[in-house]
Amino acid sequence: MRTELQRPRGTQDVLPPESWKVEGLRQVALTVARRYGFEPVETPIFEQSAVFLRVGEHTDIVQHERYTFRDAGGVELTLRPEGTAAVARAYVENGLQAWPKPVRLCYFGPMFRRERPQAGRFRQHTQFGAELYGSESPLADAEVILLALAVVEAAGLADPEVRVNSIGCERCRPRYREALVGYFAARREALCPDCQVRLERNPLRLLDCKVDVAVRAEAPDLADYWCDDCRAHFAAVEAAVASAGRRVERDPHLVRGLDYYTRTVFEVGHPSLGAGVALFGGGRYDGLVASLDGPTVPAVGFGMGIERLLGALGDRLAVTAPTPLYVGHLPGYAEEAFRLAEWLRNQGVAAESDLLGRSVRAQLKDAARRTRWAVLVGGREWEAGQVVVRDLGQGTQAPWPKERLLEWEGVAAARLAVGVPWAEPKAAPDLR
RNA sequence: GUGGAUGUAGCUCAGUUGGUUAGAGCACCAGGUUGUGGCCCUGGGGGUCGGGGGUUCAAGUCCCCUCAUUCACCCCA
Repeated sequence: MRTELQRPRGTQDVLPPESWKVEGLRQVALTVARRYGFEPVETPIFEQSAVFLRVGEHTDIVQHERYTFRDAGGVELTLRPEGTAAVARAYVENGLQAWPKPVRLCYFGPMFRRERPQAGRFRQHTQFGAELYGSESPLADAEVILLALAVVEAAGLADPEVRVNSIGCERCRPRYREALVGYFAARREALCPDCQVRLERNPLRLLDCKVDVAVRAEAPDLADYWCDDCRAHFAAVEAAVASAGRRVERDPHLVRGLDYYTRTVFEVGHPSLGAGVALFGGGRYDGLVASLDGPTVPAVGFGMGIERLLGALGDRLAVTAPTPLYVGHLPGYAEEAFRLAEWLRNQGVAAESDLLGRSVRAQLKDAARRTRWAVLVGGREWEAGQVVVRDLGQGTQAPWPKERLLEWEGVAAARLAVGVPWAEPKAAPDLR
């Protein structure tokens, strides 16, 4: 294999049937999001670098993991490492503050981070995300959390459990940070090397260190420093999520990497992904839009890792590729088969005919690999106004009148199902 | 960015202390059956042994570098 012609490190080629699963998840996500009133938004996969720098100047993601380049005009561009900043930019640029509040947007697409690849982590990955602008109500936080859970559950994951926390607001967080730094600075000698760095650069991160568990156990708790508003907000979020019948648990050590979060942060993990690897994560970011020179607009949102969701689902995702109808031909009838296949497609039926000039034997062998239903064109039956319909699963066949072909069960099965049966709603709990 | 493991055909792998033209199974293509798949039989295509350098009469095998994959840390979806 020529190394310079291999796909870039940390990227993937997604082939059928796996690619159908990604498409299935996209439809699940968008269908469920629509139930919550979220509408899809598309933004470029690259932005001017300033968009991300403005919003995350202290985060690893924009500091060390950016894919940045200059185009021929000298403009510095960055492949988007996350969706929130990009959608917020679009919100400001298109004047969405003039839209009726709240504004609910969602997206599904690739993100780029130059990290060292490992299980569940790629340099290009796909995120489904949702952003809700214009409400500072705890019900907005709850709605977004419920949406994320509903998507995960609709995809087939049972009983996900969210961990939530509040990192306070600009009024209470500085006091907490001070207390935290004081606590850890006094124990600097006992900290792991990573934490000694965190102490300087990102003190909140000290909370979720896996090494210094004993030291952090005694650390000051955010909850003791919340202002009255933050306390009430957090309690209301917890209550609203729980009232919808979802399991929530406060994780006092949960903090998140992007530094635009205010108050609520949350994430959901999964046993198959290992500790600290999130299926989705998000939170409230009331200051983000303003930091992009927009109006002061409160917002909440989340991002969900599609590859991780796929991994957690394993074989449970019941997405199947459409089974086409194979239109085979007897010697001398290739053109008739070609035309019949095209006629069927125009009736909404998925149909394939032989393009390799194969023998009947080879056609059937090929057909059996691809699908379950075949019709054969040619010979006595064709001349008598019939085709031969064959069930490749059963190995049975019979003549069938051409003009009634659409009534055959194999054709019905091959009719392209455009719906998303796997995203049908579950029975709802009683309304109280 | 740090540390470990692994690279032989599309896939899963064999290849003896270094020794001729590098093998198997599955998959793929064709034929056995000029109108019929799955089993079976015959034949075929497909490899610069990840890449480069070195040691040697001789390297898939030993040494060095590099690239990639993978796992963990960091961080995150």
